[in-house]
Amino acid sequence: MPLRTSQNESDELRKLDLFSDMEDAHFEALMRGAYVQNFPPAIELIHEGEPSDFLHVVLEGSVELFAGWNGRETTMATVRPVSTFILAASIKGAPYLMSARTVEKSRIILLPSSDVRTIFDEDQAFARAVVTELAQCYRHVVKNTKNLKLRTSLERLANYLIRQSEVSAEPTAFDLPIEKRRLASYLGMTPENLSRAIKSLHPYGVTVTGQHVSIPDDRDLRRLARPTPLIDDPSH
Amino acid sequence: MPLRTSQNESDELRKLDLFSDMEDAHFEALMRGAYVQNFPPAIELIHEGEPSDFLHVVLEGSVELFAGWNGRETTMATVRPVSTFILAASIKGAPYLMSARTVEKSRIILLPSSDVRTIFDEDQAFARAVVTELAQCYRHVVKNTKNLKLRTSLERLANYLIRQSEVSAEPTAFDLPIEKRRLASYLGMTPENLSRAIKSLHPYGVTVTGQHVSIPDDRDLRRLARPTPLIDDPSH
DNA sequence: GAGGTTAATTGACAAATGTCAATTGGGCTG
DNA sequence: CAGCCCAATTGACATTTGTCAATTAACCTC
Repeated sequence: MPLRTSQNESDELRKLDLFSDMEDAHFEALMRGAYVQNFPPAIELIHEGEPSDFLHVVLEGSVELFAGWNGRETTMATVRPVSTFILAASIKGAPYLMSARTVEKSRIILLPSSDVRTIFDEDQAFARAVVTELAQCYRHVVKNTKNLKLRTSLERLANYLIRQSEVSAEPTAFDLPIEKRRLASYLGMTPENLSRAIKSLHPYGVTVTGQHVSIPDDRDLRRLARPTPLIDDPSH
Repeated sequence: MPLRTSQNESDELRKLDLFSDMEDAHFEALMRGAYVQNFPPAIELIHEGEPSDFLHVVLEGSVELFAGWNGRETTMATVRPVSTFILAASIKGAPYLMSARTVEKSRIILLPSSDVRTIFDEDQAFARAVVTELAQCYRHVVKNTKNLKLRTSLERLANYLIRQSEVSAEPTAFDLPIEKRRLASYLGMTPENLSRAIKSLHPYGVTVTGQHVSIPDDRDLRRLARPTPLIDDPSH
């Protein structure tokens, strides 16, 4: 049963770049139409092709965005708290291009797309935030395309590991944030191929045991991966 | 030597969705800072990584957006008149993620990014148009990613041809709008592979001679390509 | 902690795609 | 229109990636 948002939850939302600068009255108007829902793992929240009725925000847990065609399926992204997803479809009022499912137990806020569009017209700060967010999303997908078209699967894996090591507290030892089969799909390869790619990174000083990754010295790995902000830096 | 925009050129611009609904005063303000320039073929207009000083609009000719990494290069898109490119970088004030070069002799309008950002804050209709355009761009790139990850190169070619036949005046006979080597790169394959892919579409009723494509009956091709609006329809 | 379920790995093989070199073809220029 | 340049094609081969089947490992539940 869907519930109204609590004070605590709307505070979480308010901290997001997307909502932080808008007027109180407008934010409260958005909250009045919002619902919070808890979902078990592996629940399909939205299905590609359906009309986009809600802007979603992940409060807890994690959500996988994926897409299918002709019996095949691929992971497009993993969304972690606290962030929104499918903003573009909500704003345009166009059908979802991606499906979404919970990976683990998750708490999601649903904001009616029509409310989002209304407030967009009334609140300049919100409009600016939406544009910034959309531009960010666009640039992220462009980087992703470059990654896919310019690099081999081994190079994509190498860069993924370097990126993860950079954002982790301990760069020389960290855990993979997602399952290997999902990582494989995200990187555009099969699980079997990922297993072999991991093995072939051993000469470059990478050891993976289960979820745990160890990179005592990343210099060889970096020579292979050749990371560039124009593909690998999300804030660039 | 760059020139101010003529009345004729600014009229062309005004027809674009991005500019059609904004106030006259704001549009004229944009035009005052605008430059028109004519370029010969194969001129690099912008280079990835550079700061984004101008929003570009192609008036005549065509422009290739491409990206490189580690000595490799790939075509990301071809921009034809009349449309803008690199809006996201302009709005964010972030570095270009893609390079751009003229394919043929082209006439380009340059709008200072700072002006675009200023007017964005002052004109609600323009702000809304920017968001719609960005959402459109985002969705286009997402479709492109799905195309790349879910389909083989043969399937991508088959869908490309179906798409071209749909937008051409005569669906059973039309010309390729770009060179084959550029098409190959756009579709994420080598020119050699494209040649072979074209050959292997012969049993599906496709004949390509030079730039000319002939598809007397597209039913077999469609059974192979399985086009879907969620990947192949740009307006969806 | 036993049993069952699913993920991950491995080996053998197949298919897709890329590379290199040589040749053909088309279009431009003097 | 001859000559030149570059795109396109073709063949032979290498590499990358995927598929299938079997096995191992990890994880959960009772």
